[in-house]
Amino acid sequence: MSPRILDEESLHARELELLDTALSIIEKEGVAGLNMDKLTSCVPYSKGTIYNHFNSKEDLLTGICCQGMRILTDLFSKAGTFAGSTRERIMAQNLAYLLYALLYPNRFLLVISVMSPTLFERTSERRREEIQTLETELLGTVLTIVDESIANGDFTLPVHMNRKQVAFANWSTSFGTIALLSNDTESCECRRGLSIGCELFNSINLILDGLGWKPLSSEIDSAALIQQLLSEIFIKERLMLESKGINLDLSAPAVAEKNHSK
Amino acid sequence: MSPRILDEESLHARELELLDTALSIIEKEGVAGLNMDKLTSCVPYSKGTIYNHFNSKEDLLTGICCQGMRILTDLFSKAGTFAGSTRERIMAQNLAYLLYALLYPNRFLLVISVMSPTLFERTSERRREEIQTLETELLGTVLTIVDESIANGDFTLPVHMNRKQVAFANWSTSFGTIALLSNDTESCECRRGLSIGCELFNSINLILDGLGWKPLSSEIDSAALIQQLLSEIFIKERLMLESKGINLDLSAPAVAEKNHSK
DNA sequence: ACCTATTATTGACGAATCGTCACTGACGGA
DNA sequence: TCCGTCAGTGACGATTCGTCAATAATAGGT
Repeated sequence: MSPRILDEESLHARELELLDTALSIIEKEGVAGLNMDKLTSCVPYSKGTIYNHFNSKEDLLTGICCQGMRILTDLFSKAGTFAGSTRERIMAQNLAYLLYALLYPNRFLLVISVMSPTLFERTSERRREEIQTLETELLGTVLTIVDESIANGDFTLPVHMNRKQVAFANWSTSFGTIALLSNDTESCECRRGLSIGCELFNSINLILDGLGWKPLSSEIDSAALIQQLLSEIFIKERLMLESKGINLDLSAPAVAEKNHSK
Repeated sequence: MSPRILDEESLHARELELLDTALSIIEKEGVAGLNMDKLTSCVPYSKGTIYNHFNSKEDLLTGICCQGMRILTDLFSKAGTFAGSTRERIMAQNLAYLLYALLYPNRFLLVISVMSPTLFERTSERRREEIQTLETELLGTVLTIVDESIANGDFTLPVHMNRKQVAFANWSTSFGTIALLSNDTESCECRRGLSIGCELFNSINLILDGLGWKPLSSEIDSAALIQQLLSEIFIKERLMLESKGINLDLSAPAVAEKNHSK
């Protein structure tokens, strides 16, 4: 009267295996090249078993997306540990975002896909909740720094903005920049001459300067800071970048110079 | 020896009809609810004829997206005609973006979908070029104002940024904000309390203040400006908003107050 | 009026892929 | 040894995409 055991542990391991295999297929053949039969054939489980983990192909994609958000949250947390000013730590988090998008481009693009109703509508309730949790956690790592900087007096909350809005302005700006530039920028004439790293830090510096978040960009050497961050807390990520042959390309115009100092 | 006529004019009209019908299906049943057989049955043409216009379902979606970009470009142009300072005109263009996203949410979301490789990879070369052209045109309407403001002395180009980068910083920021908030914000806990219009103008004001683009946000009444724009150049759009029952919701914290004035 | 060359249109069909479900098999008690 | 339960299986039905051989439409030539 006691049937087979269902080991929570190995169940989770299997889900991980499925997600990893699916991602490797995507990396080889693109998102369009992934289908459930192909995944089935790449894995020692049957289709039915796969559908025990994910109730649709879309759910599987969202699952990959969740993994990515966890990676990203870890990177953000690590960025928050940098021993520097709050502004420098915010910059570190944006660098983390950039590194994530460059190191895991497929994961980042998947986030965009998941935003589209087509995908999201067909995602299981469980995983939707997971995304929410992860998003909250992610924004939380930013909020921590915002709070500290307000307490410090590094900047004063604008009259019509609260802490969450400040964190969101930062997030949406970096998201927009990376999203628009993470496709192959060469193929699009109007984006030619724009470099993802360069524009990201430009925009973020503008936002932070606009907030009056000290020290202003005119008072620090952003390019040097980024190099420092790369060699102090993102060592592993820098190596991964190099082994992928990706150049951060911040040598060009890297930061916005605040030259109006009114 | 003379076959049937292929009237360029009516061909274009038919394409328009197909695009409109497809969009209306999407509005009724969501993007997932659109399929080629359904479109065929809603239209007095056969599937083969539809495939003469669009070489895949994805191509059709991109086509709808292009229509939207044309609408958006027109709105941006109209915004550029506002008789005010360059900063006010930039604000007008961002308002145009917001109006577009609110009035044509499906079209805006489609832009996001088209960014994902799945869709874009399966789009015809012809339409990819169309998107590029439209993007260039769109960014051009922003560049015009940037150039004028530089000539005016309304702001000075930061040392490490060129005109294109300034225009792009504006574009990517508004894109990011709208993209992250145009889904139903209520369903996501971490975005609760954020209003799309509010955050958009917050972020843009931060960017423009960061650039030192005069007059600074502390020197103007952004909320009043928006009301003025709505009643002077976006009259039709305001009426459309009202008839859709959408509240712009700028009554809440509408703009960033620049209260650090160092 | 009729024929013909050319092109537009059609919709039935093949191919691909999704997701299900009736069956199989494995396991641990009785 | 038998039985009850549940995880796993993969063939199958259903859906939807995109094609293509057949058909219809047209206008000039005779």
